[in-house]
Amino acid sequence: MGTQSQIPLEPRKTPIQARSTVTVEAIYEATFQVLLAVGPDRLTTTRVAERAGVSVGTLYQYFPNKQSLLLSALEKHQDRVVGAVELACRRNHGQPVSTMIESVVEAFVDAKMERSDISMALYATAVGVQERALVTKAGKRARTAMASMLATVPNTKFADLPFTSLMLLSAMGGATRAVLEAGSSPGMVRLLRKQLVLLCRGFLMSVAAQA
Amino acid sequence: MGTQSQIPLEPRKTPIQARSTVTVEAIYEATFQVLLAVGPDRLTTTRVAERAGVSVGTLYQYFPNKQSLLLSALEKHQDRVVGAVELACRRNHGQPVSTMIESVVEAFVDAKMERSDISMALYATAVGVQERALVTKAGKRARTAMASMLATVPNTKFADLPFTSLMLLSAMGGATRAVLEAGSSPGMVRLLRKQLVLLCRGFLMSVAAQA
Amino acid sequence: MGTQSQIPLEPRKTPIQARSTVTVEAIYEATFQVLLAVGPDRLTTTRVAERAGVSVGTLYQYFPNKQSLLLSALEKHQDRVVGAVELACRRNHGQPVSTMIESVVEAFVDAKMERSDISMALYATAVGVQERALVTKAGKRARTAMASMLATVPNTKFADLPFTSLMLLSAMGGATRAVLEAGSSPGMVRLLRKQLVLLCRGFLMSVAAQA
Amino acid sequence: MGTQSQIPLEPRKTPIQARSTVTVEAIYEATFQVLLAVGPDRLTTTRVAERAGVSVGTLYQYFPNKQSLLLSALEKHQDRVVGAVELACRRNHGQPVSTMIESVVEAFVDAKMERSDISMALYATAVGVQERALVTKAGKRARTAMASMLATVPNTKFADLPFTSLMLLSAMGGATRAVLEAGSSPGMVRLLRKQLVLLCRGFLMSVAAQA
DNA sequence: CATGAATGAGGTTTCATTCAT
DNA sequence: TATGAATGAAACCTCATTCAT
Repeated sequence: MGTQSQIPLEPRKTPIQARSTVTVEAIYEATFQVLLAVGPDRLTTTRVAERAGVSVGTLYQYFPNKQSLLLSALEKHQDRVVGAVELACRRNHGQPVSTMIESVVEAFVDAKMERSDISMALYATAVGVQERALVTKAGKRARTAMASMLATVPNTKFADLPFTSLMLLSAMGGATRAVLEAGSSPGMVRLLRKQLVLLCRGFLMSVAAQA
Repeated sequence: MGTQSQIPLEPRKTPIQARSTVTVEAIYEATFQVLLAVGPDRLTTTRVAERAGVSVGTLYQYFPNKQSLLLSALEKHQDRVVGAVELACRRNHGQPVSTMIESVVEAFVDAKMERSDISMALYATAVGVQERALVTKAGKRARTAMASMLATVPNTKFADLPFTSLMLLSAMGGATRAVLEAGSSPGMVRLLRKQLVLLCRGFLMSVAAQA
Repeated sequence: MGTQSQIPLEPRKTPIQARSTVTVEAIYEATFQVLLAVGPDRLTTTRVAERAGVSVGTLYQYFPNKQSLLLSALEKHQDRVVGAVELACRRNHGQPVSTMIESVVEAFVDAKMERSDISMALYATAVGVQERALVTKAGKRARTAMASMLATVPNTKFADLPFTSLMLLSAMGGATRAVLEAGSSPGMVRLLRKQLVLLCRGFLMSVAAQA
Repeated sequence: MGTQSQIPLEPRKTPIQARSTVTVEAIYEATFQVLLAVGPDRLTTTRVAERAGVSVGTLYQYFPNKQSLLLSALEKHQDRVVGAVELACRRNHGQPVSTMIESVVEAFVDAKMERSDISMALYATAVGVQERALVTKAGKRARTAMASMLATVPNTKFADLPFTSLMLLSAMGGATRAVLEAGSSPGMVRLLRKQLVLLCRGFLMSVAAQA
C-alpha cells in the first residue's frame, strides 16, 4: 500500500456529495464490513467494491487510492465519536463536575459501542503516518471541547486544562479499547461506564486538590 | 501483505535457540528500524534482512514467515514492558497505595519511553487476529500482577480486582500512547508521570470509597 | 493503451461532416496539446475531451475510438505538409532544377515549422500498423507530385524517378526531424534550409551525371 | 505507462552483467520479438517475460520498470548501429571523400539491415522524452565520429562540420527508414546504398564548392 | 548453514468505452 | 445531442517464499 509515500493525495478526491452519496455510503459500509470479515491486510479495493456492489472503477472515482479510502473511513468514524463528545461537553457547561463526567463518559462509551465492530476493525488498521494527523486533529477537537467545558466548573480552576483534557480522553479511550478487545459483554460495558466515571472524577478531584 | 493467510503456522517457531542470538537480535532491531523508516506496509522481509545485514534466506531460517517475525518482535517489546510492571508490582506488595501507584507508574512509563520509537512503530503495526492473542496474554500477566499487589493493600478490600486492574493498566496505556503520539517531549513525559499517579490514585480511592 | 485491438473499425469514420466543425477542430487541437503536455501514452480520451471543453461522450460522437482520433489527427497534419509540397511541385513544372529544389525545400520546411510542436508531438506517437498505411499514402502523394515535377526538368532524364523522389523526400524528412529534435533554433532552421537545398541539388546533379 | 513521469529511474537498475547475462539477453530478444509480433502498445511486461521464458518477477529484477526495459532495448540497438558507423569513420581517416562515403554508407545500411526487423519495431516505439536524450546521445557520438573523419579529407576544409555531419547522418537515417518501411526488398536496399552514396557525395561536393 | 535469484499469485490502479439521463 | 458516472478487463509491479548453489 505504501503508507508513507509522499505524493499520493490523502484527502479523498471528490466524494462530490451529490446524490451518489448512496454509492459513497455503500463503499464506506463495505469497507467496514471487509475490515471485519477479513482483516486489514486482506482488505483489497476490489473486495471492497464487490461488497459495495459497485465496480472498482467506481470506487476509484470517489477515492483516489486505497489509502484515502481507509483514511476517509477512519475519519468518518472519528467524527461520529468526537461529535458526540463535543455535544455532551457543550451541553454541560456550567454543570457540576459529576454531571459533566457522567454525561461525557456516557456519550463517549455509547458512541464507541454503537458500532463497536467498526471501532475494533479500525484499531487493527494501520494507516500509518497520515492517520496520526487525522487522529490528532480529531483528538484536538475533543480536547478543546473538554477543556472549555472544564473551564466552566463552578468554584474551581484547573491548572493545565489542555493536558488534563488529554489525560481524561486518552484514559477513557484506552480503557474502552481494552474492554472492546476483551469482548465487551453488556455487563462489562456497564461496569466500564461506572468505573470510567470514578476514574475521571477521582482524577479531577486529585488535580483540583493539588492546585 | 497477506498477513492473515489461513494456513500459516501461527505457533511462532521461536528464534530457535541458537548462539546466533546476535543474528536474531540484529533482525529484531532491523525490524524496528524498518518499521520506523518506511512504515508497516512497506516493511518487507527482504528489506529487514538487508538492514540486518543478512540474506532473506537467513531470516527465514529463524522465522518461519513474516507474520511470526512481526509477532515475535511485538512480543519482545511487550515482554519488556510487562516484565517491568510485574517486577514493580511484586516489589510493592504490602506497601501503601500511594507507593504502589508511584512505583508502577514509574516502571511502566520508563519502560515505554526507553524505546519510545519502537513503541510508536508498533502502534502502527496491524498484526491482526493473532496479535490480539498476544496482547491479551501479556495484558493478562500484567493484570494478574497488579491484582495480586492490590490485594495486599492494608485495610482495604477492592470489589472487582481484575476489572480494576484492567482499568488502571489500560488507562495508563491510553494516556501514555497519547503522549507518545503527541511528540513526548521531556516536559510532557514528566507531566504524564505525575498526572498518571493522580489518575490512578484518585481512581483507587474512589473505588475503595464506593465499597 | 490497447491501440491495436483486433476488431476495431479501422476505416476512420471521418469527423462526420457537420457544422460542429468547431468542436472537431477543438478536439484536434486538444489532442495535440495533450500529446505535447503529457506524452503519447498518458494521452487519454477523457483528458483530450476535457482539454477540448467537451465531454467524453461528445468526443466519441465524432470519433469511433481513440485510434481513429489519433489517426485523424496525424492525417490532418500530414495533409497540410503534403499539400504544401504538392502545391510547390505543381507550381514549378518546367522550371530549372535549382528553382524547383528551392521552392520545394522552402515549402516543406515552412510547413513543418509552422507547427513544429505538433510535428514533434506526432513523432512520439506510435499509432502502429495502421499509421504506416497513412504515412505511406501521404508519402506516395508527395512522391508522385515530386516525380511529375522532376519529369519536366528541361534537357534531363532521371533514371528512376520514383525512387529518386523517395530519396529526396525522405532525406528532407530525416534532416528536418533531426533539427526539430535538436531544438530548431531560428539559426538552425535557416541553416537547414540552405543545406537542404545543397543536399537535394547535389543529389540530383549526381544522379543526372550518372545517367 | 507514463512516458513523461519524473521519478521512475530510467537507467536500468542493475543488469549486474553477471552470468545472468543470459537471462538479460533473453529478455532483450523477447522484447524485440514481442514488439514485432504485437506492436508497441500491446507489449506488456508479462508478455515479454513469458516469451523470454522467465517470470515477470525476474524481469523486474533487472529492469525497474517497463520504461527502462524499452529504453535499454533501444539503447542496445542504437549502440550497435552507431558503433558500426564509428568504426567505419575511424578507419577512413585521411581517405578521399568517395571512399569515406562509401564505407560509412555501407556500414550504416548494413547495420540497419542486419536486424531490420528490430529497427522497424523500434521506429514504432514511442519512448517519449527520455528516448530523445538517448537518441541524442547516440546521435552525437555518430556525428562526432563523422566530423573528425571529414576533418581529415585532404585539401578540403568544410565550413560547419558539426552541422554537415548532422545533415549527412539524418538524411541517411531518413532515407533508410523510408526504404525499410516500404518493405526493403533486396533490390531496394541495393538501390538505397548506391543512391545514398550519390546523395552524400553530391552534398559534400556542393558544400565544399560553396566554401 | 548462508545466499540471493527466481517465482508467480495477487494487489492496485488506469482508461477506453457505453448508456441512462 | 450532450453529458459524465459506471464498468471491468487488463496493465504494471510487489513481495513472501523457496531452493540450487
